[in-house]
Amino acid sequence: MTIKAVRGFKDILPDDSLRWVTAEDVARGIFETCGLKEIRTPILEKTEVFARGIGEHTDIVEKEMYTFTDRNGESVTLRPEATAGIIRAVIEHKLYGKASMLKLFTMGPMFRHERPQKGRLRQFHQINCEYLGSQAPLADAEVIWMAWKVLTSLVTSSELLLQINSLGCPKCRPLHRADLQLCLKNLAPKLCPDCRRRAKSNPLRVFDCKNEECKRILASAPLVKHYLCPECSIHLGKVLDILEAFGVPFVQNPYLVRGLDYYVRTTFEIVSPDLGAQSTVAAGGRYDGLVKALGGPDLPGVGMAIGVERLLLLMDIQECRLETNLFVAALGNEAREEVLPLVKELREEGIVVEMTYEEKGLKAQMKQANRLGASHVLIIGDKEIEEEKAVLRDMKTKEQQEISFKEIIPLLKDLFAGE
RNA sequence: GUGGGCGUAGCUCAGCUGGUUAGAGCGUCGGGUUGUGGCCCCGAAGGUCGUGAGUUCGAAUCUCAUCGCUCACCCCA
Repeated sequence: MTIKAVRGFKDILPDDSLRWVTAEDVARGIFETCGLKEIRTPILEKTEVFARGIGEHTDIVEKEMYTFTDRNGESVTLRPEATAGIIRAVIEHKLYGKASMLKLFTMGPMFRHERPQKGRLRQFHQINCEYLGSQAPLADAEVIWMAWKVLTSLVTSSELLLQINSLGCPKCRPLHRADLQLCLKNLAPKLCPDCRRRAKSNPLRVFDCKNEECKRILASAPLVKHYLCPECSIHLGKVLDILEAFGVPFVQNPYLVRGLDYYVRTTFEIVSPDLGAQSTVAAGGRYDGLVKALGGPDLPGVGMAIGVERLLLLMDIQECRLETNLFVAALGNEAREEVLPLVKELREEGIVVEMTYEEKGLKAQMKQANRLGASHVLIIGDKEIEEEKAVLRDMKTKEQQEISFKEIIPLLKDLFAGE
């Protein structure tokens, strides 16, 4: 039996890696134009970072974390999301003192022990950004715009839908929550078992129920948007205005809830119908109390996360491979040795050069050159070495020319200059 | 954690109601051209039929168990 990767952990194979780099580069470029700086925090944190950050009673903390005690007896966990760790780092290094506002991004693996399925892995990757220190609606809008921009830059064939909602703030949310719980208590007998459970643990989640019967019953339940205080209401309005000014299409979804406890006010999700059951490619929102909850100053924040695997699922499948510029076909062991310094020099000039590692006939080497997509082949055998000339073949036109050894470097350098 | 579907060559898959040495296409390697690629022709390598047990004269095929993958529930990026 061959050894396989751990369940839910996937290898990123050579054929895919260029698409990963493309996605990461596009995101990085967009973030940099907005003035964000990259931060890289450890994959492992003390468990309390997440317990306090995400919320003790969330599914993530209760049953999905990779938690274990290390050799010192301390409880540590593989990060299930990025925000809590970043905030821990910001507090630890007092980064908040250095600028009025922190704009950070990161990308890397996250870990959650869930049952794998389409678009869901136990090790998955996110591209995250966090704005710390501003309550301005512009901060929310900019974060949302960046998520939208990254996705639409990479995905063309799929319908992306941006949904937005406001969850209210500590002032207005409790009023809604109380009314909702009261309402759910009355409706409980008619609801599905899942909803009855949610009614107690996380009442807002009942609105996510897919049960048609529950949906009908809950249509009359109180919505957050009717409880928003004037400040929250104005905030949401401004965020939406800015998005409109940015030309980002969106719909409001009064039922949109987030799974993590720390969200307040703005929450958003970008979904695609092409992803199967996990339709969310990117999501985020405002988390004004989080920095304080983790022991830092009372800094407001907004952030978002893009699921990289899900994004790649939506990217148009295209074979990305690095083209070989030149294939050096050396005939015989003497010629092979003779040619090595030349190969090295060409590579130092930035030309992508390949040759065989074993001795092979010319035919086999031509075949390989063709497979590698080399535009030119440089043929060097005993005859060429004797005459200090090489044969350069253009693979497209099939034209061949003899060039003296001395001319090789400048000529090829010139030939591949534009590429 | 619960349920459905699926495990045959590197990849995509055939293999009918059990019947001898398990097949195809693609890919790889070699030959047809002892120094010239794509197309064509020929050939070769490559398989504990996921694993284990059971039924049977005989199992890739039927039964059970187990592992893995996958989709969905739950939840989330």
